[in-house]
Amino acid sequence: MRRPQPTLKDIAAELNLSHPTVSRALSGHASISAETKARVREAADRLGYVVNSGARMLKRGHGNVVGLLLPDITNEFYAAVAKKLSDDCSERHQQLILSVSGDDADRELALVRALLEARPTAIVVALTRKPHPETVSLLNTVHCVQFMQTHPGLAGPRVTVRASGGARLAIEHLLSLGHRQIGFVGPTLDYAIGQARMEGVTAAMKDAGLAVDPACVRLGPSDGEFGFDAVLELLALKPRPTALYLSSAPISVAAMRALTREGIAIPAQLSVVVAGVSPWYEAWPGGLTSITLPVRDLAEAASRYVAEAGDGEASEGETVLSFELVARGSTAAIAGNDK
Amino acid sequence: MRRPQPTLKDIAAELNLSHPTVSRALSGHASISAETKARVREAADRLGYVVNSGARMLKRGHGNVVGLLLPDITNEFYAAVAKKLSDDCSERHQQLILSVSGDDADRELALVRALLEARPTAIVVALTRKPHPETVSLLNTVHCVQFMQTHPGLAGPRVTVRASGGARLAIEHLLSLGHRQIGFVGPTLDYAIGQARMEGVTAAMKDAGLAVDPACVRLGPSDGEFGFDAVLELLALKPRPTALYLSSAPISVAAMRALTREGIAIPAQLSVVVAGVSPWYEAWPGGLTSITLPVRDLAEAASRYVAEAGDGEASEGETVLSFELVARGSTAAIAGNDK
DNA sequence: TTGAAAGCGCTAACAG
DNA sequence: CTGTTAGCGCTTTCAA
Repeated sequence: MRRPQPTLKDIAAELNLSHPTVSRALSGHASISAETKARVREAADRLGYVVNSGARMLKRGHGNVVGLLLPDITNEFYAAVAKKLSDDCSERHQQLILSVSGDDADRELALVRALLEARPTAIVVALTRKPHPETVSLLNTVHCVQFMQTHPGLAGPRVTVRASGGARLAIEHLLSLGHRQIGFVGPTLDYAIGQARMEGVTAAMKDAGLAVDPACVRLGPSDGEFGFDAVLELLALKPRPTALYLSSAPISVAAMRALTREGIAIPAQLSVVVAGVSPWYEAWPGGLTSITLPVRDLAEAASRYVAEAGDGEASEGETVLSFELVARGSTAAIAGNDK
Repeated sequence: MRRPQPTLKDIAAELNLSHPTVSRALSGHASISAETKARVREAADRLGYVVNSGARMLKRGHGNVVGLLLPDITNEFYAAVAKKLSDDCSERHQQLILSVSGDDADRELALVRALLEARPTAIVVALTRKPHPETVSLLNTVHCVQFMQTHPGLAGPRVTVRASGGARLAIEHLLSLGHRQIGFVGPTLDYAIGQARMEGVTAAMKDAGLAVDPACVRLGPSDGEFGFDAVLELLALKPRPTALYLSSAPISVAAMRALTREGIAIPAQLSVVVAGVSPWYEAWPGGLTSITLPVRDLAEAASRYVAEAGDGEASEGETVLSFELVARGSTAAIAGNDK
């Protein structure tokens, strides 16, 4: 136990064959007698033989591997993507290497470099805000599927969402319920997605003949701490917003925590639109109205591009999907103010 | 772009050096002039050189890779583990290969086999209920860290929880609040962890001089559909349970969805203890009392064993951690029945 | 149907 | 300080 794995030569020696013959037998080559194949298979199973992917890769020139680089595997959205990709990879007998950047550009560069060592057939990457130029040029040497975030200098297929669309849906929904003082907590403008979202908010307000009150807007890192504080700040505003649009998943959880702590009744005192795909949105008392990404479709699109890359087709497609609004119980017409 | 990656020889040719010299320069070998090192480094960066991990592995005899085999990356608990492991791996300049078994033994075998192709320094695996014997014998050929689930035939370090402990904590908590009719929804006895948990429930009841009412127990797969139906069944019972202990995360979400749909007031009509580590437990109105795993500690223990395996220390340790009860607002003394 | 030989990219041992 | 040589395990010619 724990001794070096057997090699083709070990099997060959066992059976008085040459190792190429063993190799061919195991890969089902036509010109090997059925009897030899059976003997080889038996010996391989008995000895616990498993091919050495490194050696195979050296011959083939590329690894049988897909890289996945995400900012946060703890985020349910990314977890769902990882699941789909992992499933599809194992169907194609490929390996999935998972790297988590934590939204740090330095780390991202190191991870991309490491990923490239495995000579992946493709890399699916959700870039950080401001990737290093070297990260981009390294990624340009492989089939790279850009996920959510895109970079102008990066070639290859892209899977994105109409980023402003979600914001527009949320704001229009709240406006239609009579809300005017709408708080918005979202990611910074450093992200392309943050910019687009802010634009969506502004545009939706403008279409209704309204301007965005800067005091009602809180932009920052897409994490819990920021979201919690931002919501408390918005609650302290006078007049207090009658509705909140929370535009990322971590911010949404943190915000609900803040609202619970402050004892705010939802939707009686405050309407709330959250973001993301958590099963908790449906479980929440009354349900939480949410702007959700079509996770399944996004993951499928990415996976499809990965498969194409494996086939050698250097696809350059772009898949753009749309957010959806799922109206649940956390949004209601503004109280005592029928419009 | 997208042409084959440069090799050591390419760099060597570029600089009129031999490729071993280039190799030594890049790995910071002592006996290489500072000037040569600089020239090599420059050329390597310029050409976008990245070592070929397959070739390196062939020399070293093992891959610089850690395998992680989980039943479900979508589960926040496992996601947290994956995150920790991914972080630690990248610090050690190792790769993390993620495989998701979906709790299917056939798939698990295929994935283990595939994982072994990369000659990992260690594999962290949360086994399925009934792994194939071949899976176990394959895993015995590498450093294997058993996570949560253990198998008697598998050597190597183990990281587990006192499985009955969580159940005991939950039941004792509910008993102390005066509840007697306690519903229990948990994983089947096929899992070692399911058995231990059932034992914990029984033992805690027995200590209080009570017997478990079989009608109040629902065991099944640890997924949403089952949890949802099980809770509805328990609610239909007469007399209806006054408290519920939900012993897995997916079951917990589904149960809360069912309770929300039925309009049950918590904790007024029903006390509830959920399981897992979701940030939503704190965000939930009033908070959800939960039995949580010490995720961080579990992940750290696993990661430590992985590091030891990398150092060649064939550790055989066992880390057993305990569940914790976090009392929040979803459990209360039984209504109109002060004891 | 099988064997012999070569080479993928890298590192380590040994010369110079 | 640097070059030469060899070999890791595998697949793929080519030859028998």
